Amino acid sequence: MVGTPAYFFPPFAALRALSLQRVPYPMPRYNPSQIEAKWQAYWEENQTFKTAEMPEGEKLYVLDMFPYPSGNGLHVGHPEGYTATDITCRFERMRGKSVLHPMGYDAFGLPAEEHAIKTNTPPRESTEKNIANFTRQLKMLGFSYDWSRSLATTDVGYFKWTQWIFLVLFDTWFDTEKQQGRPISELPIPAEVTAEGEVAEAKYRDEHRLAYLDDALVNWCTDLGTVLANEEVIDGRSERGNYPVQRIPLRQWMLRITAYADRLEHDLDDVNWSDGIKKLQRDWIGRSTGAEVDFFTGGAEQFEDWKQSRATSGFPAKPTNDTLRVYTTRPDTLYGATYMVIAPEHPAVESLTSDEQAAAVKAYCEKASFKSDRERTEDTKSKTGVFTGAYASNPVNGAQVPIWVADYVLISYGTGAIMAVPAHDERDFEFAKEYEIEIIAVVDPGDRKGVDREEVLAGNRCFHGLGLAINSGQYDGTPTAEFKESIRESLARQGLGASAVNYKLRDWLFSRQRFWGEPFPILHELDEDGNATGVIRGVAEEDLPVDLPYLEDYKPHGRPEPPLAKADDQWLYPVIDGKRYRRETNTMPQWAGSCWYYLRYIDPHNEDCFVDPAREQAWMPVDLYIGGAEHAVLHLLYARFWHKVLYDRGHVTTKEPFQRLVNQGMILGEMEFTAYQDEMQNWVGVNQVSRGDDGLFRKEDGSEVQPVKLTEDQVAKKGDTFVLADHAEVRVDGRSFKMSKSRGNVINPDEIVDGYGADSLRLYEMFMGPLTATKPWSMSGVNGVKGFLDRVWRMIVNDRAESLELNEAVADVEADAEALKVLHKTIQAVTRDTENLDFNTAIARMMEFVNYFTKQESRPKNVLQSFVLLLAPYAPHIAEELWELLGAETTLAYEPWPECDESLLVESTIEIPIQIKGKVKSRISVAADISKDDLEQAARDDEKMQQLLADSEVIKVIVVPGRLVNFVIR
RNA sequence: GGCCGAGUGGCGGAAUUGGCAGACGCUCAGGAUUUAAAAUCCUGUGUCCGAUAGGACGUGCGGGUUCGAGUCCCGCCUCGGCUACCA
Repeated sequence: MVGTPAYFFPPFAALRALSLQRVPYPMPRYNPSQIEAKWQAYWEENQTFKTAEMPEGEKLYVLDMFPYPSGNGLHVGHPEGYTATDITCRFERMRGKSVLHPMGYDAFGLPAEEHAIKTNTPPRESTEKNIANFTRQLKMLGFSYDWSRSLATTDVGYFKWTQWIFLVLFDTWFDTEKQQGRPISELPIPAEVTAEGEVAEAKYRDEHRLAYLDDALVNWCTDLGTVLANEEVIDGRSERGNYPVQRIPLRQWMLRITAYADRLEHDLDDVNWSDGIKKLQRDWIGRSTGAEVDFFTGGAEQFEDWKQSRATSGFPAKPTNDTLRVYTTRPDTLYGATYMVIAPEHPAVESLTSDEQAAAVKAYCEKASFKSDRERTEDTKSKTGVFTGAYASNPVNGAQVPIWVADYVLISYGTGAIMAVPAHDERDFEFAKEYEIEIIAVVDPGDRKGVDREEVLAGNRCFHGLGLAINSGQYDGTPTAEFKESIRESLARQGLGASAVNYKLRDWLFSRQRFWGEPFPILHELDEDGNATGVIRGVAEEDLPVDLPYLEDYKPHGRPEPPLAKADDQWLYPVIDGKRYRRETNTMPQWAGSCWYYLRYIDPHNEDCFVDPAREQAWMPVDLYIGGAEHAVLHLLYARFWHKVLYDRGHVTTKEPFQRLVNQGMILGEMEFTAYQDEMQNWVGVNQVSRGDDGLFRKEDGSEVQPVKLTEDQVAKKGDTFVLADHAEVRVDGRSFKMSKSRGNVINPDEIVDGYGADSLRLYEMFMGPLTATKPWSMSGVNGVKGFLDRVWRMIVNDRAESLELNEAVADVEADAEALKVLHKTIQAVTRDTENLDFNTAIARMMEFVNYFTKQESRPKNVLQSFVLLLAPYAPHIAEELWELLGAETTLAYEPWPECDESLLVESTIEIPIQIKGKVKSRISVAADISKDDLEQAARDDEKMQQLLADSEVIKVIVVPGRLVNFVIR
């Protein structure tokens, strides 16, 4: 494959074209398919990118977000981030760093399971097929991964350690005082629990583990007979079949991520991520401070007694039966609470509801159970609710406030109950308006812009800002902030309330009723009758992994129980020390495997340990992590959480896993122009058309119109809009859309590589624009960079020769000063831009280099060699080929990166613009190191300036040496 | 509704700290080469006025700061992404 003959066998089509020419022999033109295959084989044979176990010298860990190996293969979005990291890695290897750059697959997940159900084949089969295809595609792009470290989350040898980490979570409790996860054996157990015996102690421990069982709501679809993942539920109906989905409580594994909420938020300060992503994470964690307050529900006449008893007993840790506990961030508005709301799932619903209201409340709650949290919030316009018939006493003044059930209050946040202050909360205001509940203003906004004070005070408008207290008894006139403090103290003193912190972040629902995921390494103890005793234990480390059982049938069985429950008895009922157990049959969510894969890459084949401690210490943290913004919140938060637990338990040495994070932008489809036509084929402008809920396009009068795709030459630009070229009054919609199968604008990397080569694809994706920007695809842009590589080739290769040989202009000569200046300017710019991930401008600089040297009759060989090294990270295949042609015998992957000699860049004379009132009027050439005064004088002496300044009075002169001269005239 | 990001030629985009707007590429036009085409090479390509020289305008819109604003400040508009009653 290697050697000259390759160039005599261009592809068949090219050969046929050539035969039509009178040229008697094929010429050595740039042929990506041949040189790319050649160098990929070379790298593989020579293990060019195999990374040493331990770094030698400075280390660099560069990580890509690993893909889910779908059946569709790679999308052009994947190579964007992967090329960026590859350039960085190749660049830094040449700068002498020890680079770790691995790749793997996030291979558990729904599509494989769906495929399995449909075809009744094991999901492992299709997964392995897809992985093979992804690997082929990634290799075809020439990425410098150390493939010997590749892994898939579905590898038994990998998920053994995912299970092991789960057991670490299971074995850990969170010490709030120390803000640290500690071994469960160190959990202090209260004396009263100990007194109840061992079972009570075990239960107490289980309640404090970071991995614990709890009843949580799942999406149960009766018609499909299965539990669905959130992403399979759309608008409260199943994605498949469009059946209703109900939320039912089911015993679920939860991970106590909320315990780490503060640290997850705080430690964001220490990482180099964009402010946008940090903010997304902070908002997701959603820390808020306020107070929990108890409202007495035992009747107005008992209220004073209750208050008395609270004054002595203090605020109980758990609310008693005769109280309703709420969480509020605005305890200062307590006097304005005119009703209360509890969530439909609140445990007190039944006990609070009066007989008259029972039927209405029951019906309401049932209806609510069919809606997801998301769906409940969808029809934001009107709020619904139903009165329970009960009242509570406002702790500050004993006022009787009605208690309602409404689904705008969520059971999963705070206490699942609120005090409603319609005057100062938009949602409560809306609800109060709907049900004609009293609105009492208790915050005086004062006179401020955009607030109608009178309306607020009259209860006709809601105001949620800060102000001075009114209608609040002794507190009248107190500023909001101060009021908050003092009432919190007062409530605490009286045992009526306590300061509280809440998070939007919920504990992580970690189990799925699915087959294609990691089994939990958990056993449930059974009694003699085969019933669960409630005692659970982890599988012993030496018994890991718990592999997935073989299942004959993957179809749902109609009970809300996971598919693994259909496994045979041998798998399902292990016996240990004579005791019979039932295995946990839930599986872990897809997120699990991606929570720690970056650690396994460091030591992927270790069978004794999830990662060797010395290697972990040497390689961590990840220095650069690049991936899509769709993982900005969940994946990164989950992975950080696991990492912190591992840190607390001494298994890793860094607090944060990912030091620097960069999100690549989305690649959109090619620009599309659309206009519309009515049934008479008359053109209708885009500004007259709207898209209905049914997806059809209509004119304002309701008549339907058809979208018509236009070609570029049918369209003209008029002002800042597009119009039809021959009907300038018809406006055309010109935009790029997300790539999607249904739109038919998906670009397949295989086809680009076939037509232009991997180097062109890599280069184009980097040349499109800034890495982080959203940018539209353009086929002619791909062709453009291919043209650049063609010019690079011809700059060095004589493509008119009979065989592969250097261009006659390439000579073993000393470069002149100008050639050196061009080279070193290029080195400087490409180095700086590559460091900053400004790949698009680095490529532009290389194009300038080629434009210059293509015109030169004499091209010094050593200058071209340096250039080829600069090109190598971007277009490694052509670079290797040219490097070889220029005389090298081995890969350039570890050649030292060219150094910029700044002394060669010094200009002796520079051109300085001369402005009058900020507008450039002339230019002069001066010595680069000219003094300020001399520069001004030179500007005044300029012939053109003399004319222009002749009749005017110069009132000021701005002179910036090396930059410009600006005359301010009257 | 909230948050984040972005608006620069026909298109993608460039422009260290406020200092020559439009680098580089695409597209298009003209030319060279060719029997012809493709490929290649050369020239031009923001808008308007002008035969040319040259001039005026110009970074979404309206204001402001400055000798000087694509860049900074205030107020809007449009587009994209994320998010969705968190008390």
